[in-house]
Amino acid sequence: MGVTKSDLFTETQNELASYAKVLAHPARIAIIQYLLRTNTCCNTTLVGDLGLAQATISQHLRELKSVGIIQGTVEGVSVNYCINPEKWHYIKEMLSELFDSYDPTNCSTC
Amino acid sequence: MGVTKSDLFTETQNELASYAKVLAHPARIAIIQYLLRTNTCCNTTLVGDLGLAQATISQHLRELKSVGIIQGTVEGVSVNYCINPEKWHYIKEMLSELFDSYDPTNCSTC
DNA sequence: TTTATACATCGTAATATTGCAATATAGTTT
DNA sequence: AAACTATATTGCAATATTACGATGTATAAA
Repeated sequence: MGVTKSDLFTETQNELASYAKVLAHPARIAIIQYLLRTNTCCNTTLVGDLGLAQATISQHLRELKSVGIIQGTVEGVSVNYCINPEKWHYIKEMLSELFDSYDPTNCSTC
Repeated sequence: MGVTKSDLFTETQNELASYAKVLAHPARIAIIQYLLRTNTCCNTTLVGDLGLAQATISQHLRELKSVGIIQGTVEGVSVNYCINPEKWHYIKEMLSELFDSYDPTNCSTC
């Protein structure tokens, strides 16, 4: 159906999935990596850097912004985007909790 | 178009995105969390636990298996799935590298 | 005030994902 | 062999995502 049955899952499961979803596109990974290098960027810069149309970049930026992983500040005509430190840390912690909770020695079958 | 322009991006970017994609659904997070608790599971157990149809669970298991995050061993009639330790560690490292490479003090605009 | 620049939004086409019933496959039991 | 159990696969409908041209909006420069 293309529609996820969110009500079957816990809030944490839906939350984790939504953070993963925003990272689930190479363009958005590229935008984030660009921000990690340069700390700040705007739409036009990314259009030149990534090779996608302006409307497409704008859409990816909106998705990143909608989950709070980046934030934008209007600077005259352009908008400066940068990583949201608190949210970054929060997502990092959630993912760490998931990945650290695995103990390979527990499994006998593999 | 619904089609990602993978050729515009680096191998790492595409790889990271594909790992994120497999985590980008609450059912697959739930399956992983189930495996983290119990170490092993099979299709039928998950059908009872998650409340999705057998075919749907099977499809999610296949996606998790296709990126290598889980592995399945045939055990008579049923298949025992468990986390792939090497791949788990590998994905964990890739995500850590990404998330650890951010230094909030570098940003002046936010 | 006109023109230019930067960005967002709308509309749309192509493709991908989600979910499940129905069916196929394969081992197990009787 | 026939019936049963567990899982995979197929086919399909509903919805979501990706990409971009066209257009709207808002600030800056001329």
